[in-house]
Amino acid sequence: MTIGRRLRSRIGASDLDPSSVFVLHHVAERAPLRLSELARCIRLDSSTVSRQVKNLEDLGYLERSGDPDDRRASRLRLTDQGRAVLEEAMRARAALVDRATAGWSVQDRDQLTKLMTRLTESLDRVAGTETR
Amino acid sequence: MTIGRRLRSRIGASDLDPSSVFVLHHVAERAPLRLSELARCIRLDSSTVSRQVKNLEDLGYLERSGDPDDRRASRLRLTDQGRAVLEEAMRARAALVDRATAGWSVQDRDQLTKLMTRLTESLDRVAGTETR
DNA sequence: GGTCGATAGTTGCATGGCACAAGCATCTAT
DNA sequence: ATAGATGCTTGTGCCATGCAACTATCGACC
Repeated sequence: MTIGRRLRSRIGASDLDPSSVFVLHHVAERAPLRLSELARCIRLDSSTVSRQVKNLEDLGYLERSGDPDDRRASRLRLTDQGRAVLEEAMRARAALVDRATAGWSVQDRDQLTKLMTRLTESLDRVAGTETR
Repeated sequence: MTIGRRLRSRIGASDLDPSSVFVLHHVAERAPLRLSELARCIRLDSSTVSRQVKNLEDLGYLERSGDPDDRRASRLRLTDQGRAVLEEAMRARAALVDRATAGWSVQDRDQLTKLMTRLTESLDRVAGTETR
């Protein structure tokens, strides 16, 4: 489980902190989505996410458009710049993993990708049933 | 890579924060070791580790014995209580993963364990060569 | 149509992990 | 013996995070 930490230690490539990359990634996957949805998704308090989003918005990576059906809410999506920054961050991470798995067989790499994806999903499911 | 986060969100079982578990785990693996060694190992500033260790020592989970060869340094090791707490934390985490992988085949689980261990080691190696 | 509880989001506040820098003690090499 | 390196601690500041309080809006019910 220290993998995250190990990766994090060297991701800094795009001078964007890990939490922000994390947020951007989720928005990219599920946009357009509400702030509260995002918060539930990444399991952080909505206040935290609110500040994160504000920051990323100021940086020009994220934009909100009012939800036509609910004037309290807003829809989040990436800007082009945000997409670019995220791409770059992901690329940096991928490069690191690639270097780490340089000597591996293709089968092993594919297996690892497949299994980790599956584990991530499973953990999400467990966490979901867990919390309520 | 969000696996760490996903796990972390539910580990709280032993009311010991994740960072502390992390530290205890490393001490368990490589004891007796110096504070500075530990810091290098987990890639945290020695000041941070100093405070962590002090805290864990106060809690009775860790003990230091003076290094006979170097009066500046100290050797860290777990106390019995520390070992127990760590065990408990690891068990909690394992239980969570077990639940997540409940429907998996034995082969897949073994594979995942093997590959993740290998990835962890590889990342450490890369990070090591990276930094200098 | 108005009232009340639930929900979306923001902001104030406290906490905790972290890094950096300065400092003290000790070690090592010349 | 002196100078620089190393081990550790402490002071300081930063920032992510959670909780609580607040405003605005929604939805349901009378």
